[in-house]
Amino acid sequence: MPRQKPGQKISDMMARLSGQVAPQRRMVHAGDVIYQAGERFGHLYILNSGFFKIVNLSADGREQVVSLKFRGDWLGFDGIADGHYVCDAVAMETGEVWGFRYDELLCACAVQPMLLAVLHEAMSREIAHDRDSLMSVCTLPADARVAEFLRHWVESLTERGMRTDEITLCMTRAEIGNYLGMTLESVSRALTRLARDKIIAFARKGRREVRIPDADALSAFVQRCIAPVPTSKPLLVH
Amino acid sequence: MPRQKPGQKISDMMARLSGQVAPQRRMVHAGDVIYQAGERFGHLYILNSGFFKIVNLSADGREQVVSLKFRGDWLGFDGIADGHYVCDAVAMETGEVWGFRYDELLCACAVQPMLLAVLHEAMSREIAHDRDSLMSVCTLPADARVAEFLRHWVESLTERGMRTDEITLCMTRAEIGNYLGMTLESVSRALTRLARDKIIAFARKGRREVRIPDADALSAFVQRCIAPVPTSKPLLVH
DNA sequence: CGTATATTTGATATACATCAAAACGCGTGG
DNA sequence: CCACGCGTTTTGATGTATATCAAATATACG
Repeated sequence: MPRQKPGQKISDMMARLSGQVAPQRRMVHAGDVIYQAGERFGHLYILNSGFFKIVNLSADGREQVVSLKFRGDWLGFDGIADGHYVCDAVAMETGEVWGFRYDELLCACAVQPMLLAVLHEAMSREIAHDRDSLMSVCTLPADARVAEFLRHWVESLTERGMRTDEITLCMTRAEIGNYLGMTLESVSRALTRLARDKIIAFARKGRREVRIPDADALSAFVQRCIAPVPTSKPLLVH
Repeated sequence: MPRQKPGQKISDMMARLSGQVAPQRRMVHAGDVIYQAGERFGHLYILNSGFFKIVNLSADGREQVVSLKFRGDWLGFDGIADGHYVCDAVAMETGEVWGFRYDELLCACAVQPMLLAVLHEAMSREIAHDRDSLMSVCTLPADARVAEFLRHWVESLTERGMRTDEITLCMTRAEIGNYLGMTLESVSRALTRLARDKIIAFARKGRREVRIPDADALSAFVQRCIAPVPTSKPLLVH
């Protein structure tokens, strides 16, 4: 139970930040790329609104959606180490991105240690989140991964004070599948099963709008998937 | 082609660092834990020698090896965000760990910006690496994942100026399988196939010692796995 | 409205997991 | 030093979740 209105923390952070270092504001639309793998690193970005995917690319042409970004999330940390971004950052819907020159940001940190704490917290959170993703992919069956994906989406929206009873997946089944390490068909089937079990419901028009009456039901579904056979057998044992 | 002897960069970094902030040195043995999920965050650590696994834990009891750490790697970034570590850091062999109080480190950074750059580079690299792991697990078949695992291990040793023609996997097949998202049997079979193809060879006693005459052969093997059927069919087409 | 793109759904194939047993290596204590 | 027991690894037989292939249907878009 947050003391403040949900999303307030992010708003505060962004207000403080833009007071400290003048951001370079930029509107983006679905498909726009704010940085690309290989491009010279120089800026970090924060999403003020909208929604991004981060796509990792391998030398041999594989691509992998490795992260999804919402309002208040930072983008571009991957570029610091080698001076070049190693992923593409692609907008999934209309939004606004704030860009900061990394060197300016560091100067500001010297004056305002609070800012450094914010930066480190964001990087730390990203590391922790990436590890959770790996764990999901490695330990959950396909249906549970999809449920977990929706649960996490709802959680992200909640933290930002946004509606969660009806969400819009601005990704194709193929993109979701790529992110979760499965095929688009498996995503489709998983969603169908979730709908059959009344854990989600599709809005009348378009299967990208999903109604989620009860987010806890998603967690329960995940648990059911991994503790799979509470077989009736034990009950038969006297 | 590095201008310096491989491993020199890491040695320099560690020398500079310990000159700046007195580390708390600690010997560890296989099985020792330097921090645990849930424990209050306060320190960051660097491995001076030895080898660690980082294990992520979920509320429902799943565990996932999410990262492997070698000499010069930092441990504990995951704890910054929420003030508590979210993983276990477990030693896999005898080694030495240097601990630094995070607040002291930040003070030192204020004086010595070089240090901050080192810290950020390490966090950035960790983010990039975690994403590569996710990509491997999501896009490579089991055999290729094992080959890629060995290739990365060799690469890590090379960067540190250590021998790579004969490496000792200080992990069980089960641990490797957990890290790579497959069963221990699949790991065993993959290694057997790599040995059959003469890409690796087991040392006489004990199947934990692996000889890798040519690291590039591992990369080639991975590529062969993902471009799987260069079917002879095309050749038959006039 | 018609064409292209997403999505669903079904039939089938397959990579990998699971289950089971044997072989191996390793430490312990006689 | 050898015998024993335990944990690890290998290997084989079988099962299954998910991928693949293939239509049919729905939706968006010009």
